[in-house]
Amino acid sequence: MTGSADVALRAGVSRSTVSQILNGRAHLFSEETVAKVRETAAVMGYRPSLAGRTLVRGKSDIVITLIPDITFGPTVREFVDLLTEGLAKEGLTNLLRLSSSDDTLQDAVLGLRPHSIVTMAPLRPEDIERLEKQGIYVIGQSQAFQAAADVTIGRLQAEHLLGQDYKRIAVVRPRSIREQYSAPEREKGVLEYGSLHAMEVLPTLEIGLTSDEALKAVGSLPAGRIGLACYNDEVALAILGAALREGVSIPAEMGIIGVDNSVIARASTPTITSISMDLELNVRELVGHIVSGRELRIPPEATDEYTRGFTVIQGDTTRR
Amino acid sequence: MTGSADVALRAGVSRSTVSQILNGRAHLFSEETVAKVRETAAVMGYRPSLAGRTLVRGKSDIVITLIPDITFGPTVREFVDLLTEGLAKEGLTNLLRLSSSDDTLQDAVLGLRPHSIVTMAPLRPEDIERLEKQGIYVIGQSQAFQAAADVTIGRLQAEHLLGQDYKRIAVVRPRSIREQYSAPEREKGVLEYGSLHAMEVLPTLEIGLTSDEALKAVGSLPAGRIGLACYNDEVALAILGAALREGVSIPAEMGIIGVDNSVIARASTPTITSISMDLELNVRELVGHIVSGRELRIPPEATDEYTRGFTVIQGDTTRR
DNA sequence: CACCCACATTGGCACGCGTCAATAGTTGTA
DNA sequence: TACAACTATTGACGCGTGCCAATGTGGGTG
Repeated sequence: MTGSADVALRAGVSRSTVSQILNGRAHLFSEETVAKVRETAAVMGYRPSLAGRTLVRGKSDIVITLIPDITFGPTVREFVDLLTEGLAKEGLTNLLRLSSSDDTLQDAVLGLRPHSIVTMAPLRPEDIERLEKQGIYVIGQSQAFQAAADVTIGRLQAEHLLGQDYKRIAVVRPRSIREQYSAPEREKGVLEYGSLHAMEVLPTLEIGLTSDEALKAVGSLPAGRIGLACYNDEVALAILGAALREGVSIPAEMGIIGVDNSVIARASTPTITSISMDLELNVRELVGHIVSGRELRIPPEATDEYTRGFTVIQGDTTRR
Repeated sequence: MTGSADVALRAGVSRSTVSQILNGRAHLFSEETVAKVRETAAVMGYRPSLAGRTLVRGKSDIVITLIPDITFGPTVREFVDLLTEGLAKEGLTNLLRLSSSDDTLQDAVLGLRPHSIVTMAPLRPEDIERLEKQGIYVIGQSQAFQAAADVTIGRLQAEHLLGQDYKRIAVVRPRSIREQYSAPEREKGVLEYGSLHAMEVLPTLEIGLTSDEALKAVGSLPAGRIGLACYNDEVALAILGAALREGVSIPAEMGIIGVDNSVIARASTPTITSISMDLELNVRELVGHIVSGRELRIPPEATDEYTRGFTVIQGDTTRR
């Protein structure tokens, strides 16, 4: 592997010269030397070892983004893409880590001495404390914030359903463990809004994501117009297909709203009403905080501000 | 940040002792010392700096998995999960890098001196050569292999459709750029099988993933029984929904087969016939090759062997 | 008692890099 | 000529680690 010493040898200068020229001190050297070093480095495909650099600097330029065990849908993907791009502009390298429930996996990454760790899922407070005690800057949705966002989503669903004149509603959530992070909070949001506005909220349905279970769930519902607040678009799709099969008329007898505004919502027929979120807004803010190293602790009273950016996308599965 | 020296000081031993005990040479030391060092390290939350270790070893324990700009669906997610898990058992840390088309992004990762790089998308031969010249072990589907696999998928779709007595078929692919990697090859597989078995293959439909476009596509089809080989389950879902809306009877008048065997295929009603792949098989093999450092170059004549593991999952959208 | 050997532990080097003090070379000033 | 003031470049140190050679420490054997 090419090292700075190799480049120096070939360019006929000292290793120190190479290092300085490639680290923003080129103005100290003659144009001739600078050109020769740059060229040689390029030709040899030299990449400074992050190990050496990290060692001498004490921290790496690496940001680790923890992806929890949730569905990595288009929304999350786009978020991460934007984040990676934004960080790259600041000279930081974003790498992803799929964090299953196993705790030790997260620790494996600490050896990198990452610049900071971004979590897409709320970490337990004790974990955050442990990381920060090690000097790692942890950024991410606090449990409180995540909860607030999910409650907001649930509230929006209920609000939309009521606005479309579904006065009797129910929550539908998947049985899969992967979704257990947010499901209770979203349900809470629906229930709160429902009871606040005198809606009739039926017991929550929990289904496996198969056609059979969806049919059973739909069959278990009482007759009469009803609105279903689904955990995400996949759940909504399952319910929608089953309802159509059972001859339930959509949206007259049954209203369905999902979450994510995914391809599923837009591609199915009828299109599914869903909830989208404004990612760019969040990403821009996030990058700023990472670079500046300022704390990103959302005070409880300000969570409302951060739960903006959620928008109901009207589809054909809900209509007055 | 805690270092091995800190641990040594607190445990009352030399730094060297700490290092050796934590690196598989514990048998050289007394039980008492080993216990004390292990305990102290645990209490202090010591994680050896990867920088130091990499420096002295010349290579890190990090495997970089490049995720191309394709849909990170459940199948890919599961594959990566399994891979991460398998590598962890071998002491390797798997990190993900979302690689957009931008070349420089990949280089950013070279400074890590990764143990190897796994690519989920075929890299250009010159890129592979460049990486290997730097001593990085590149593993991944060669363009040839990926192509072979995709052709196989297409062939399987056509075969299944013919088996279910759809003698007139068409390919449906999404317009999105993200899917352009595999789409042509899958189409090729369908066409080849079709012409080989005297099937009538209609011109390929290209649709955006919206309900409207799907309706238009379905409307453009001639009357009579037809089988549609869809690029993936999302496309299949779009077509299915549109067909049901148009009163096309499924599977009598129209057969639909997707790819991925995703939640979509199982959750929709009717369930969608799809193609699944045996991930664990591939992953186990992959991990073995990474650890052993042996070449994983699939010889052209052996591609067939690697394209096994694809299975048609019968759903309700195709039936004789 | 002298010797050797196994055991338990430590000292010291090298890895590649960024940085800063130190050096050589050149020009300007008194 | 002597000396300062600059410019262009280099030497040397230390970051944290893994590992090998070296050291100390007993206990057993002759």
